[in-house]
Amino acid sequence: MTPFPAPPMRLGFAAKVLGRPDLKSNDARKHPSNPHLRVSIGYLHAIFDYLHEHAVPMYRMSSDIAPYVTHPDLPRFHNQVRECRAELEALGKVARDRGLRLSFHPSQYVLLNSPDKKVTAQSVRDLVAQAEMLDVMGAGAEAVLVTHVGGTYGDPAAGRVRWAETYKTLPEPARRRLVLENDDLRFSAADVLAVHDRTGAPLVFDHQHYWCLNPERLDLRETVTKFLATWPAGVRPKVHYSSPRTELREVKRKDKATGKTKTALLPPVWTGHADFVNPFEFVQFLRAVDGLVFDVMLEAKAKDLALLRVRQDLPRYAPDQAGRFGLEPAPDGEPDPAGAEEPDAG
DNA sequence: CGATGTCAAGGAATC
DNA sequence: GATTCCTTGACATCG
Repeated sequence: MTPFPAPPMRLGFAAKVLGRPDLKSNDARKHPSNPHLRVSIGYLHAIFDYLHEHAVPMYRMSSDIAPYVTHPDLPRFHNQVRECRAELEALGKVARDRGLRLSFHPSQYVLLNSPDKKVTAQSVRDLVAQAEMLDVMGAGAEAVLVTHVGGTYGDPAAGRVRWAETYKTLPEPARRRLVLENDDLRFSAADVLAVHDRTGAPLVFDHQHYWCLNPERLDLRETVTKFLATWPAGVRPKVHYSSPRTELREVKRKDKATGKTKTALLPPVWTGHADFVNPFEFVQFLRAVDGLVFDVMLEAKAKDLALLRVRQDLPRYAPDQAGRFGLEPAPDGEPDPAGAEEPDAG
């Protein structure tokens, strides 16, 4: 038992700020326009101010804030982190002063277990660049790089081993920040636990992925407990939470004969993310892991709007769980008063 | 100005 | 071996 009550668990969201359409998450211009990390840092100052205004304590930065920084054919972009040293230090100080927990989630192209050495080497370069940015910002150990195991290449066991081999060869700054997440199609919670046993890499538990892929039928609470125990002492673990999308999908496809674009309605895939967090299921999860301490990265499509919404729902529907996040119990009255919950339209 | 096409990048299923 | 989906936003271009 901890001698003192643990500080409140944190809720965070990723990348794009939907509550303020004018806030950009990264300089996304194409290379002929010479986009730059310096521009992205300016955008991040505005985002951090928004987070501060809304008391959002955790945020995942876009993995593309340094555009083309490792692009093999565009060396003129490779010095951005060094060019922005002072700017990164200043941005990091803002985050530190406000207790803002930061992270990156490298893109789908970062594959540490690819059999193709070039792909793996390129992935390592990306991780090193992102780790370096966090280091220059002076971010604490809780600022991590979250990644998946990668592809199966027809042999999942070999894929796990290759990930572990690459992990051991990572430059220390990247290895120190890297954490591994269970995915929804290829590597289950049991799989990443096995990789942890080989490597010691901390694990992020993704709740939706656990429900999508759990052939070993691992128990929820036992598994979360094991995942949390993979983190070093003194570093708050983190889990990912999202609700599955249930709507029909509108899929556009080109008709071969006519060349015209047609739309079709297909059943939902449960790996898709819903706009918002289902409050009842979220509370059910929190109660299932009562007593465990972790931060929660929300991966809802409505981003910050989903965070603000669930933060409003929790005190109303589950005061016992809201307390874990430092949220005050809801005042008496209607569970969901009309018109009281819209965020600033801007 | 609104609609549409494109983007650095991989993997896997399908044919 | 080639095509398409996965999934994502925003830039860039077109009409």
